Amino acid sequence: MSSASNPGTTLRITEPLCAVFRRQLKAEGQKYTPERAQVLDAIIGLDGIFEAEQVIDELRRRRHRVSKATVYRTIHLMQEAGIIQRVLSEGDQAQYQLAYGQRPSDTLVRLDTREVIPIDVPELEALRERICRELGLRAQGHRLQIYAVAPEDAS
Amino acid sequence: MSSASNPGTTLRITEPLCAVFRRQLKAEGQKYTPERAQVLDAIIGLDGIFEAEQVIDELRRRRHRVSKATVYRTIHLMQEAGIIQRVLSEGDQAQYQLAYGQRPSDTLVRLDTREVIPIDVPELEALRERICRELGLRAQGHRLQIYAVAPEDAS
DNA sequence: CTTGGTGCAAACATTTTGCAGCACA
DNA sequence: TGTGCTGCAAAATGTTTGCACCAAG
Repeated sequence: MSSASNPGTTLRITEPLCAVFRRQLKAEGQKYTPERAQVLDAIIGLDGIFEAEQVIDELRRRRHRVSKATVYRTIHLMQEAGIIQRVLSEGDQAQYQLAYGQRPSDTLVRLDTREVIPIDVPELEALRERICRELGLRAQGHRLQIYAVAPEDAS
Repeated sequence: MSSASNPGTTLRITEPLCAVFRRQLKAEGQKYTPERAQVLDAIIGLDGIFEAEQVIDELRRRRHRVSKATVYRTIHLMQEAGIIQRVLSEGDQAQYQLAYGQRPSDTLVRLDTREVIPIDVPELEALRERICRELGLRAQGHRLQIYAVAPEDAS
C-alpha cells in the first residue's frame, strides 16, 4: 500500500538491497562476506519488524553457521548503511525494520489484555508527508502505537 | 496543570496518584511503604516518559536510599496498578509513562543525524479516538514516531 | 505480631568486545 | 597477500531473583 504505486520522485527501491549493502560496504573499505549476505537474506525473509534473535533462528533454520556476534555486528553495519533502521519496541529486545518499501506498523495495544492489534491508519501517510514537508525533510517511515482499554475497565 | 478544573464526566484524575497506588496495593494485600511512596514521587517529578535509571538517579538526587531492586519491583507494581504503562522505546532500556493525564509523545527521528525532534500532531487525538470507538475501546494514550532524512541525503 | 518488604549480591538475558586464526577482494 | 572478518568466550549492560533481616499494618 505504501510503495510501488508512487513513481517518479521518490523511486529508489528498484536496486536490490544486497547491491546497496555491497556498495555501502565498499565505500567504507569493508567486505561483503557470505555471512553478511546470509544475514541480509534472512532479514529479507523475515519481512517486517524483526529482532536479532529471529535473525539468528532464521539462519539456524537455513542451516547457515553464522555466529551471534556476527549477526549483531552485521545488523549494526546495515543500520549504518541505511538498509535497516531501529524502531520503537515494547519488549526487552531491540527491533529493526527494513528501511525501504516496508509497510509501516501501526498497532493498538490493549493495556488490559496485553493484546496487540494491527490497525490500518491510511491518514498517517498524508500526515507524515505534511509534517516532513513543513520541516523540509523526506519521510522514510513511521510507527504508531495507540494504547487502549475496554470501556468498562474504567480503573 | 491537568486536574482541579474539570469536574463531572471523565474526572478520574483528581484523585492523587499516591491514593490510587495505595488503594490498589491494599486491594492486593500489599503495603504502601515509604520506599514505594518515594519511587512514585520521583516518577511524578520526572514528568513524561522515563526509564528505570532516571528514577534511580532522581532518588539519589533527593538523597533517598532506595535500592535498584526496589525501584524495579515498584515499577512493576505500578504497572499492575495501572498507574504507569510501558511504552515503545528505541534504546536499550525499558521506558514507561504515567498512565493518566500525560501528553502523548510524538517525535520525528532524523535517520541521518539521529536527532529526535518533538512534534505536535493534534490530529492524532481525533484519529485515535475514532479508531478506539470503532473497536469499542477507550483510548489511554499513543505514541508516534516518524522517520525522516534530509532531502539531499537521497542515499 | 505477622506477613510482606528491603537491600545486597548473585543470577539472568541481551548485546558488545578482545583475540587468534581465517578468508575475501 | 594483506586487511578486514569470523567464532569463541569473556565482558558489559539492564533487569530479576534468593535470602536474611526489617518494618508497616
